[in-house]
Amino acid sequence: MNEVSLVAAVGRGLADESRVAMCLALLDGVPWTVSALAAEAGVRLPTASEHVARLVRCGLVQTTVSGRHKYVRLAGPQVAEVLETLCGLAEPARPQSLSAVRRTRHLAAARTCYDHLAGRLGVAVLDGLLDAGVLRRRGGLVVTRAGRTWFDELGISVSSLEAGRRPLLRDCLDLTERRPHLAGSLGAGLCSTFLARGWVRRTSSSRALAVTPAGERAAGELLGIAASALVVA
Amino acid sequence: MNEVSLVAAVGRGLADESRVAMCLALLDGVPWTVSALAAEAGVRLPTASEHVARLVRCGLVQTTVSGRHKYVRLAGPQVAEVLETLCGLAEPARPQSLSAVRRTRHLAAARTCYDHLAGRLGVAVLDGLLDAGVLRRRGGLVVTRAGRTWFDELGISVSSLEAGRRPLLRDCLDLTERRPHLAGSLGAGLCSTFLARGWVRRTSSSRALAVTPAGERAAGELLGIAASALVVA
DNA sequence: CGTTCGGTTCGGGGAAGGCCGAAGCGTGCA
DNA sequence: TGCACGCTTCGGCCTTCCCCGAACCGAACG
Repeated sequence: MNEVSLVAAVGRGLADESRVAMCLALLDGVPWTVSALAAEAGVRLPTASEHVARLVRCGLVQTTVSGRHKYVRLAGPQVAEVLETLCGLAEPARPQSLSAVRRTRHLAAARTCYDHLAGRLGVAVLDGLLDAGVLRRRGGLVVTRAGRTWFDELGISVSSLEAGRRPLLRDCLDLTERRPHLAGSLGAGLCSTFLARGWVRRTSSSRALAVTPAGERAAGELLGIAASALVVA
Repeated sequence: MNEVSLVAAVGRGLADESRVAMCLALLDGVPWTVSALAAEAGVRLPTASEHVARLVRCGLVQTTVSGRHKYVRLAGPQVAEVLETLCGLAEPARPQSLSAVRRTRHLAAARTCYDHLAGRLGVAVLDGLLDAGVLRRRGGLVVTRAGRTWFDELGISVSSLEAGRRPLLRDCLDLTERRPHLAGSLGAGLCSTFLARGWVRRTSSSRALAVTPAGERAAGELLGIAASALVVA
């Protein structure tokens, strides 16, 4: 099977709004059940089941069964990157209506995007890292010398992440904020740290993250992020 | 129109092998006529015409008419990036059969990929830049301090490229070599330089680039690339 | 063991899409 | 003016696809 048929297979996978809605939902990095995806996409269970099977067939998602549940997740960081790049095509989109902003903003204070921080928190963190001189824009993002020690103090070794194959830093267009947040292995590491230190925690009901009081303090101290910037508003 | 329907529209655009073949052909950055695309994709002219119209509708390509010809090109660097990322999904692909390698290798000594160098030349240039210490892998590609002066001497100002919004350095999986070559604004700048200095020139018949004798000398002196590495073999 | 429930399979109706030959349309050239 | 040529439009055939209700399967639970 050559390049062409492979890309076309992925294209067919993403050629339907229901399936795209599922994939974009899965971008939060959390496994979803088939029925949750059905609700998300607005279709019945049988339809969703076929869609999932199809997404598996074209390599976009993977599944694991546990009891009578089947959990669906993206097949890997590469797939997440494809989806993010694809969403980036929408960038020159007209701003949403104010009411739509209001509606999504409520859900969008903080969440994960695949394996990194997103939503207002994610965007604020990237802004904070740039303002603090931890990162700098040099035709793409780079870590400054001071930034290395900043991450070290957080227990994140930049040099060991650099050794891996995955890109260290990557812009990822935030779906709700329409501005970039931090992706790549460093973004993932930062997200892990935020979770491990209890600065954010996953909420069971929704896919959103909750910022803890300790998290608000840490955001303020480390990055000068005002707590008010993170409130649901 | 929300994110979902936009991605799905692009997905439908890429949901057909003929259209994907066209888009991948257009990755060389050169405008193609509708009939050339028809031949490339192996369909008749009417079919190709409809495909092009459809690709225009979903924003993947743009067209300009000149006389009785219509020239088709990708809509922009973002589209090229999407296609390259998509091809990257194929990376863990089994190596091609040797005969297939031979066949493509003939076409693949040197060519452009959107706006940067590709083929054996492109891969060799990236390897050379890494070996020479001009670039380094640090969880993604970075320019070394020595590399900045190296590019300066070539008339390429890294710092002015850094000022732009476009990523400076990016890996792009070479479609024939199955190894990365250099993309991003620096890759594009390097390609321009190669063309401007007459180190490579576009061949009218095919989409390939021809490496000139001066180009072979320059490749050897600047990057230690053996001329034998660039021969069609 | 019977019920509940998440998920899959099946059948079928309706819509969309891919392909081509034939015909139509405009540009460029003699 | 007439012809050649690149491209588009039209009509029609066939396939694929999306969706759902109904039926089925198997795990969990009492």
